[in-house]
Amino acid sequence: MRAKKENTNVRRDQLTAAALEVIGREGVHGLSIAGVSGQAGLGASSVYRHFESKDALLDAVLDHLQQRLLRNVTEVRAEAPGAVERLRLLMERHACLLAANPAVPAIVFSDGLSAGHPGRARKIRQIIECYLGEVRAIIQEGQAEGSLKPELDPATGSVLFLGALLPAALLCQLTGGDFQILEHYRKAWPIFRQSVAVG
Amino acid sequence: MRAKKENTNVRRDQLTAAALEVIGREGVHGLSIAGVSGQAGLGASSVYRHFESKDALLDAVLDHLQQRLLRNVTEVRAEAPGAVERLRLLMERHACLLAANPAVPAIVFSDGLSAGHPGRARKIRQIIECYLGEVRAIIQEGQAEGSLKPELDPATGSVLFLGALLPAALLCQLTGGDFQILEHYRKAWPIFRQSVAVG
DNA sequence: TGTACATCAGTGAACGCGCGTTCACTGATGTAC
DNA sequence: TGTACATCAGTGAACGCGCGTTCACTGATGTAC
Repeated sequence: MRAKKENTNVRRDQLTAAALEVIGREGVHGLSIAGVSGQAGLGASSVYRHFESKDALLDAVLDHLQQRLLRNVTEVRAEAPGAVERLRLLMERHACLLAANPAVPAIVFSDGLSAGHPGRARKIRQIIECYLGEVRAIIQEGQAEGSLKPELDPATGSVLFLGALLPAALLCQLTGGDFQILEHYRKAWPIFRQSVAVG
Repeated sequence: MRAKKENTNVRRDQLTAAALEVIGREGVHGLSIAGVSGQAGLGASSVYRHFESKDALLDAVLDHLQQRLLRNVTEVRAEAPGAVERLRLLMERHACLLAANPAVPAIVFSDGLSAGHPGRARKIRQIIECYLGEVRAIIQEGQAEGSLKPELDPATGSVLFLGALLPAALLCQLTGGDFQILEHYRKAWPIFRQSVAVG
């Protein structure tokens, strides 16, 4: 059956979202043009009306992901004043994001995306390092205001911040969602807090 | 040119090692029968003299990986008496293992291995949970002997132990080895230690 | 010690499947007059 | 208001490439007698 005609901007968003769903369900390895188009209710060849290639679609997915991650940082900065509370809120939001979008860890962990595609690997690296940079900035601000330990190396702190949730995301992915990321966050945050905050 | 004839047990080991090298260099996605056989100096079809299928080869690789991980635990138990020192040694060895074998994080993070292969996903999950179980046991022993904080949840502690190195391994993989895992370990261990040990 | 034979590892050619991609065509929607 | 036309999104069939796998054959090594 022929799908209803839609504006290409709308379809681009739909296909990007469809790709995220498929990746979340079947992993990056399981992402096929037919799968994505099917998820969006289109035939496989229709995808090429809106994206030049599978690579272009993947690039759009990565852009979407980066915006999503950085939006959390912006919101947290707006909502909380101190560095400690900002870190807590950010970790909580990050846990929610990972729990609600299994595609996120799948993409970050995947080597299928960057395989034989140096530009792609660079993009993923840039997304993570950008995120790490934001966390590092919050840590430095916290040290300046005196709420975080001055002897803490901000770069190491940011990597450990990521590490507080990363294995949980991995376990969640491997167990098909059985491992509860949010519950892990609740237990992990106090421990992380204790190792970076003063007092 | 025809390769020299070799015992199938020897070839199995060679092919498993070759697979680890190829995965370390090109990722799980880049692992092909032709690539593995080439690495071992054989033609592609020769692989089927020693493994029933690509799946069987991958299973052998996973078995090898599990043994490698658990050997670290056994050695650490033999070499250090206290829980804190055991955890430190284990983290150090784990960092060395990750740094020397880029295939390890590639396999753990990969979804290409488990894609459409529930048994494979279960195997990877079992390897990680087994490792986590060993760390948890060390933590519980430490609490019993009074060297680790009694209020620490051992399960959460074991996940955080993994998380102290996991993002470093990920960054190392994404940067093609530029990120120094061992250096990160040296900075991360004191922070982790402080959050789990008493005093 | 020599000979016939069984076993087993190595190989290139060929097969088949999955999947990204192209192409010619369809039909809906908007636009010019 | 009606008509002709341009634009653009959707589609199934077909193509081609990569890659796992099979097969018939080769040749080396070990073994029985």
